[in-house]
Amino acid sequence: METIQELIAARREKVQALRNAGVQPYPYTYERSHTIEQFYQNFDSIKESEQEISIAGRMVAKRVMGKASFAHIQDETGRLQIYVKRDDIGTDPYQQYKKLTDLGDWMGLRGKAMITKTGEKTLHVTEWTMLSKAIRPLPVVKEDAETGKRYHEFTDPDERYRNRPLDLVVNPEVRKIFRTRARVISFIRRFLDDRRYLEVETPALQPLYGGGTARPFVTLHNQLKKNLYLRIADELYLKRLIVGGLDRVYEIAKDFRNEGVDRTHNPEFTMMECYIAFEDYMYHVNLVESMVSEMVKDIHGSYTLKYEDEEIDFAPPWGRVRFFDALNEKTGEDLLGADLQKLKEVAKRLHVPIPEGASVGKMQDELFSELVEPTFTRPTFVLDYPVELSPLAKRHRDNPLLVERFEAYVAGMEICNAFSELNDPDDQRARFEEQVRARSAGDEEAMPLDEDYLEALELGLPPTAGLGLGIDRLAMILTNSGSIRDVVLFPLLRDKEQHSEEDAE
RNA sequence: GAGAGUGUAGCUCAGCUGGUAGAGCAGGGGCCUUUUAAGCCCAAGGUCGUGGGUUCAAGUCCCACCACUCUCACCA
Repeated sequence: METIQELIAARREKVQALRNAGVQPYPYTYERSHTIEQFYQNFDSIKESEQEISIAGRMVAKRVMGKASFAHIQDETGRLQIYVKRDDIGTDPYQQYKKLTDLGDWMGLRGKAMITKTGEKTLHVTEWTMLSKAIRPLPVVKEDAETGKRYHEFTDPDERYRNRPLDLVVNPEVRKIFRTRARVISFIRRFLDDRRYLEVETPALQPLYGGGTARPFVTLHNQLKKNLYLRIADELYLKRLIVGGLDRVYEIAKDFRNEGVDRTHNPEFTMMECYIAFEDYMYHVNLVESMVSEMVKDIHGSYTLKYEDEEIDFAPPWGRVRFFDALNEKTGEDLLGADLQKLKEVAKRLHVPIPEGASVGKMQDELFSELVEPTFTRPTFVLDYPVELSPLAKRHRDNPLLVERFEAYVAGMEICNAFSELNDPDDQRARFEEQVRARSAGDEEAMPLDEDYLEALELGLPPTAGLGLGIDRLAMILTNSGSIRDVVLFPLLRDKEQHSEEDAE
């Protein structure tokens, strides 16, 4: 036996051998009395009472020594050594155990608590049951019991992302990452539910996309013979609900953006958006600050955590800086209201690259992200963005060149975006029209004009604060993950098959 | 999109200035009734990412392509 096909064939023969011996290789249920964690927690009383308990899990290490064997069984809660002896379980069951089980098999084990010579808490098996015979071999990761040093680890990131079940079996820290991600999401739900936000679901398939600046995925509805878009944001639908009088709503959902794939971008990603009537953007500054800081404390037991090489302190209050205050300070100029000419001059002087066909908004964004963003080491709110960058945000009450908008930055990543929602239908129409002009000038990310949404606004959107929070990035920060692929179970990957020449661009 | 790197057995990796592929683990056979990276003995195992090229000879050199990783640029 050698090739993978031969290894699988050998295991199929074991399946047959089990059947021939009257052993079900794929039975229906198994009654387990304890998880492995519970076994350890109650070890003393189980040992004292000499009761038989049962566990179920996957065999991840096997050490046969003639007429007795040790193995390690892994379930979701941990890993336990078992001791199987011929004279305890009988000759036939022992032979079957010894010859017909493999690493990767799911098994149920009944037995009593024992401690080995070397002091390891162990299940002394009286009966074993095959629960599911694995016919494809696992990578074998060996672990030094004392030092915890791991050998022959399954590490190739490509293979890990492509074969996530294997990754989860073999790499315990991966299981932990996804448990933490789940806690992030359930924390947010609880936090918003407690504040009487209503969880709603809006369409992922939309006749017209909107709510962000991004290129969408397009798909075809066969019967309607109509193009539909996968949503790039929930925003416009959620605000329609506020118009309808549901005055606190939120949604946690996948958005889809037809754009590049890299360390911080997956084409589908999870976003939380929430909207509340009768409040403005400052309400959400406070909400984000308390939600995220309490989340960090809840999950890590402390307001500080380590991300890559930085120690990040989430304790409130976070930094607050106004967009133009920060930008003016860095440039030594007053750029509020500056025209394109002036912005380009400043960019040139400070060696900031000037993108082709840059607009005023684009240049402001460029200067800010080049000069100011990298200086945020701790969680920071950036407030009051230029109007050019924010077609759905309400004009600032003190300055019509600005909008009431903020973003929060953590570890150099933008984690949320929020504003006082634009509810003047005529101003909104004018902004949409501006987007349409940008679009025909070649900006493929500019928003289309949404007549149906404008009609909703004409019914009256109360004063509203809105917020979008990137769940994946939050999960990255909370799990100290360098790539979004580490916090998405099944990230989008390119096909591994060879591409023909005409696929190449 | 640009630059750098990686791709060899199921897994982790060697493979020199080109000479026809190696180890450990896993798997097979044997021994072993408290081992823990269990151990000892035996045997087996490879489209060297894909496609071309140079050469008497290519895992190794050249070209193209594919995938992934890192850095940089852009969208959350």
